Amino acid sequence: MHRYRSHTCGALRADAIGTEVRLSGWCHRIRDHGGVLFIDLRDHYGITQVVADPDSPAFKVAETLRSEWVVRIDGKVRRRPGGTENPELPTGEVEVYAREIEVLGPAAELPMPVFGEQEYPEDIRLKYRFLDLRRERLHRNIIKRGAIIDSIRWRMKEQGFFEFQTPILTASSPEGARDFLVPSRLHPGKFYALPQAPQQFKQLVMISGFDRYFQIAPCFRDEDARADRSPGEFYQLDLEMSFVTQEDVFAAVEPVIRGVFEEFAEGKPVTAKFPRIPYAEASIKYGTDKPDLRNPIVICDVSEEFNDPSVTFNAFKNLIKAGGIVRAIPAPGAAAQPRSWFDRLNDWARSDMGAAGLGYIVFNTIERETAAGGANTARLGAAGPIAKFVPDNVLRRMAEKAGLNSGDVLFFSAGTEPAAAKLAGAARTRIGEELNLIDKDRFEFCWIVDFPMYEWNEEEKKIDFSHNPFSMPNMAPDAFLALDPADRDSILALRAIQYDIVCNGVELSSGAIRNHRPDIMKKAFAIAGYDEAVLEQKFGGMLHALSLGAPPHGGIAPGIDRIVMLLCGEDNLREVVLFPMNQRAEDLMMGAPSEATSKQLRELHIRVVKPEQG
RNA sequence: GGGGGCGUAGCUCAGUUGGUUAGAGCGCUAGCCUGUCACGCUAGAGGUCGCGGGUUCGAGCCCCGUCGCUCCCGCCA
Repeated sequence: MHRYRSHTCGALRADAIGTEVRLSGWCHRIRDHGGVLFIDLRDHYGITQVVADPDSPAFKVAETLRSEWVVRIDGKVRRRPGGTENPELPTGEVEVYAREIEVLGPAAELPMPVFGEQEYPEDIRLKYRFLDLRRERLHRNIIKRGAIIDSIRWRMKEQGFFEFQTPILTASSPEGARDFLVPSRLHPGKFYALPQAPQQFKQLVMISGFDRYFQIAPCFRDEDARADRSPGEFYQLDLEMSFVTQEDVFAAVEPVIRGVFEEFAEGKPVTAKFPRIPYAEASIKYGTDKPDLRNPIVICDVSEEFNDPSVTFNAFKNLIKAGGIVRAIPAPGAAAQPRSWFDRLNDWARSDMGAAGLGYIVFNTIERETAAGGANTARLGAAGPIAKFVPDNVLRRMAEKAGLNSGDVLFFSAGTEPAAAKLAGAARTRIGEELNLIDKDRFEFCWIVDFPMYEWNEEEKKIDFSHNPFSMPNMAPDAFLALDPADRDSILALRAIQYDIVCNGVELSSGAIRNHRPDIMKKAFAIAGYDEAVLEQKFGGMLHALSLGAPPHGGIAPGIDRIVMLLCGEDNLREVVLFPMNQRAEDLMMGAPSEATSKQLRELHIRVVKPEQG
C-alpha cells in the first residue's frame, strides 16, 4: 500500500464498501461524542467521514486530534447506518472505520479557522494566506483560474496563435505607468525595468515574421492599487497579429473571450455578439468608457432643452453659456421614492462627487392621447425643485428624449463636459443599483471603439497622447503627415484605431492597430511635442525595427485576473490571485518588500537615502 | 499626496446619556455524552478597549494627535 494514501478524500463511494483503505488529509471538523468520534478528513479532492469508537485501536490517538492536524488514517470502508447518510457529500453514503491513525503534521491553535464561512480581516487573511487557501471558496477560485487559463491557451492555439516568452528584465516601455526598476550589478548606475506589458516585444515578434503571438504575460506597474487593480503585478492575455485590420482582431478575440465566458459562466447568459460603441457615444449614454450594460439606464444630453428661451432655470443656463452641458439620467419608477431618497442622492453628489448637486424632475404623469385630428398631445404632471422653471412643452421634449414613462424621474448633471459626464455616469450606476435595475446574473460585453488619439492637457497647455502612443491614427497617412500641429481642433478630433473590451462595467482589455510606419510615428510624437531626439533616445530600437520591413499589425491584451474575477463572481482581485499583496504593495506572508543587506547594496552600487520623517 | 469607513478576547461582533467588576457567539482548555455532520451539555482560561495625550470626580464612549487596515480620488489600460 502507498505510504500515504490508497484513495483521496473525495474518492470513496458505495462500491468501495468492505475494502481496506488508507487516507491522508486535514482534520476539517471533529465531533467527539465520547463513545463515538467523527473526523471529517479533508484534502484537495473532498471530505470523507472517519469514525472511531472505543473498540478501535485508533481511538486513543483519535481523541488527541485537533482541527487542521494532518493525519494518515487506515481503516475499512463501511456503509453508514441507515438514516445517517449525508446527501451533501459525494462520499456521504460511506465512512471509514479507523484502525490506525498516524499524525503527519500537528497544528497549533489557528489564527483563522479553516472551517466555516466566517469573514476575516484582510491583513489576517493575507498573512495566513495558506490557511485562507485551504478554505473552499478561495481554493475553488484558484482552481477555476487555472482551468480558465488552460481554456484560453487551447482556444488561442486553435486559432493559430503561438505562445512566446518575452524578457522580464528589460528596459522601460512607453505605457505611461511608473516602472519597477532593478539595479544592474555589472553596470553601475544603470537599471533594468520590469515590463509594464510586453508591448514592444510582441511588436518585434511581428516584425520577426511570426504572424500570430500570444502569451499569458506577467506585467508590472508601480502604481497604487484598487479593488480591480492589483498592486505591482498582474497577468494579461497578450496577443498580436500581423496583416490585420481592427475587424480581424475582433474576429480573433471575440470568440475566445465569449467561449471562455460561456464555458465558465455556469449558465449565466453571455453577450452573443459584442456591440460596438464609439467612445463619444459611450461618454454621453453611460458617462464612462467602461459602461455596465446590465444597467438599462441611458443618459441623454438636454443642454439644448435647458437653453430654450422659455426655460427660466438660470443655474443651468449660465453653465451652458459658459460652455457647459446638462446631462439627464432617467430613473425608472423613482417617483415612488420618498423625499429622503432624493436628498441622499443629492448629498452623495455633493460630498462624494464634489458636484454642486443633483437636480431632478419627477414626471408623475405622462399621458399620450391621440386627439381627433391625429396630433399627439400629452398631459404632464411634473414636480420637484426644478420643474416650475421648465414649461410643459420643454418637459415633454425631455421626457421623449429620455424615453420616460409616468412615474419616472429625470436627474440632471450639469457642468463642464467631462465633469457632467462623469457625474452622470456615477449617478447612472448608483441609481441603477438603488432601484435594483441591474441583473447580476449575466455577462454584458461591448467593444468601445474610436478612442481619441490626443487630448488637451489644460494644466500644461499642450496636446498629449490620450492613450497608447503606439496606436495608428485613423486617418489616411498622407493627410496625417500633412496635419498642422497648430490646428488643435483637427488634432483633437482625430481618432486612433484603438479599442477596449468591457464586461459588466469592468475594462477587460485594450488594444490597437499599431503604428508601424516610422514617418507616421515621428509625426505622431511631434504633434504631442516630442522632438525626434527624444523619440530616438527612448524608442530608437523600435523605430529602427519598424524601418526595416514591418508588417501592419495589431493586437489586444485582456486582463486575466479581471476575467477570472468576473467568472468567479468576485469583486476584488485578491480573491482570484494565489498570493496577492495588500493595498500598500506588501506581501504580509513573505515580508516583502524587505531591506537589502549592505553587501547586496554595495554590489549594486546603491546607497539608500530614506525620506525625512514628518 | 488627498478623502471616507473601520479598529473592543485568537476570530466575528455587542457595549444605552460618560457611571460599579467590559459582554455574547465561534475558537481554545478540562469534564460528560455511542450516530454526529455548524453535534449537544457543564465548567474554565483568555482584554494595555490600536497607540499617545487631553477634558472630567469618573472615558471603551467626548476632544486632539498618531498608527494600522480597507474603499475611493489622484495615478494607472
